[in-house]
Amino acid sequence: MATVTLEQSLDLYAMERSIPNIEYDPDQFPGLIFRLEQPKVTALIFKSGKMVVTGAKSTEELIKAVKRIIKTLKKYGIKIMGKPKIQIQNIVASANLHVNVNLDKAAFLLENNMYEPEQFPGLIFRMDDPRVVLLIFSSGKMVITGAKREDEVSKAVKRIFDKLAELDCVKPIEEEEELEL
Amino acid sequence: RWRKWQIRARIQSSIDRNLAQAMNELERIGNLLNLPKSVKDEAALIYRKAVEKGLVRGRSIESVVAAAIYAACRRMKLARTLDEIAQYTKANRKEVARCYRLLLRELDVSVPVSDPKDYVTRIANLLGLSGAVMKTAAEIIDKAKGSGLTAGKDPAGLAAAAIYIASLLHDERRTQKEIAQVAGVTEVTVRNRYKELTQELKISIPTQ
DNA sequence: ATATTACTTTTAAAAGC
DNA sequence: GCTTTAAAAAGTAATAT
Repeated sequence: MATVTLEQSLDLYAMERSIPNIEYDPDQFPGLIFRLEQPKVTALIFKSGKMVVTGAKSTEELIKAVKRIIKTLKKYGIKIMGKPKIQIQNIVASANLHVNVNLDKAAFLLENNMYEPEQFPGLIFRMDDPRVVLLIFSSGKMVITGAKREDEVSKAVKRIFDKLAELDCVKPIEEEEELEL
Repeated sequence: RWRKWQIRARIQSSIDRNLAQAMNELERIGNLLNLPKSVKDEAALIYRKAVEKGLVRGRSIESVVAAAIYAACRRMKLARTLDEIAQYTKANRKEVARCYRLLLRELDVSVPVSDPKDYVTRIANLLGLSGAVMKTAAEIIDKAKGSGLTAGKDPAGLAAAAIYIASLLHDERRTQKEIAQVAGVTEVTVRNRYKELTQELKISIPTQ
């Protein structure tokens, strides 16, 4: 997820009238919703000229999407000056440790965690360095969120794997199906 | 310093007023849930800590009381779902859950991961099942834990399925519907857990 | 009775209520 | 705090067939 800053104000009403497939209901939300099909992302565009772009799978995809969004705006007669400033605010990733995790044991031994199976099946671990939040599942699969750089994600995965192994919370998976690509 | 004393006294009185109201709520909800005095006392202790840390500001006393009750039940190993507690408040489960997470993060109250066996006891009692059924269900839960079948699963659903299996083995059959209802889960969940437990633990149910 | 679809959790930002 | 957007994980719930 990233924010994009265009150093200018935008007339959302004019955009709503001229651009097709746009959602804009200021009573419901101050941003205009723009969905791009290729790359598939969604942008929330505000009258300040700032936008929020979600759904991009990589930095390259994000940059391409922002260029296309601006190209589309221009195509419909919206004047855009200067180049957009793109800032990645949050990276959400998933990973697979390929081991089973003993969540009961991990919940007891890890420090900043919350494991409430009646509420959610994953153990929520707040890591200090890098500062990310991990949702760890017994299957060994996980979600990493809160990172601003890609290297924080890989560092977090390595750290949690080492920590879980060190605490003896991992067990090899018996039934290995595994892909044959 | 008069000023300092005055401010302190004012804060204390506001805490006192908040506590007085909270204790009434705690008594009301606690009685509706038939909670033993020990659990209500524990909840009161947790709530007092919360007020003293100023965690109730901007939140309804009722939902924080409900969250404290839930935390107390967990600590005392009394099986109660968040929904059962939230139903007696104007707040919904989501709001009470939010307060509960706040208590866990901000207070030094450690809450153990809930044990499906605590739900086994409660479900068996509510359905009037024998101690033998209860014992077998608890054994099934232990085996399930050993086989890693419980991680991430709702303890109430696991307990419901274990009770269902045990009731069949002891010829004290209860329907999945009856069990699901008192456990606070759906029949589909009982059925899914039942299938997994019987298959993975190789439990054969005498066909009748 | 099973198959979809939808919601639970986490994260971040935008402008305004 | 709320509103809106997206995405993944695995479990459960609600609704459809």
